[in-house]
Amino acid sequence: MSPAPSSYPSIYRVVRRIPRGRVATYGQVAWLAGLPGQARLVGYAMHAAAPDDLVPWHRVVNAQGRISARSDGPGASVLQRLRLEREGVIFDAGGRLSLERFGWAPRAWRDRRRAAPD
DNA sequence: ACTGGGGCTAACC
DNA sequence: GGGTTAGCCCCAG
Repeated sequence: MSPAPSSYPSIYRVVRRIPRGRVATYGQVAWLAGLPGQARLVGYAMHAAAPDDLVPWHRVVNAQGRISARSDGPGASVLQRLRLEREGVIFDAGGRLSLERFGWAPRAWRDRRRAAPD
């Protein structure tokens, strides 16, 4: 078994802060976790997240407001959308949600152009 | 050590 | 709006 990278806990910590009915993008989570530019790592971290980690992985979508396809198959993607809809998130006909409406924007993220998190 | 691909993204065309 | 390219770095063979 490959050992989980030490960056996973910080990623999970950020994802756990996403409120119900809100979503964050992979790149956003990476940035907030102090790992700018490593959106892909977040994808791996979500894949590796166990139920015991209590991580709301379904609240993480890609930068287009869409649910990314899995290598495992469509099962988890469907579950993700159902969970989000259950939290009040609305998808359009194209399977896309409004990041303007449902995107999670904490102050650190809104002010990101000024400085990176320490 | 090397290679091909991945739950991504921004910058291009 | 879509397709391609390059950069990110982790993962499985």
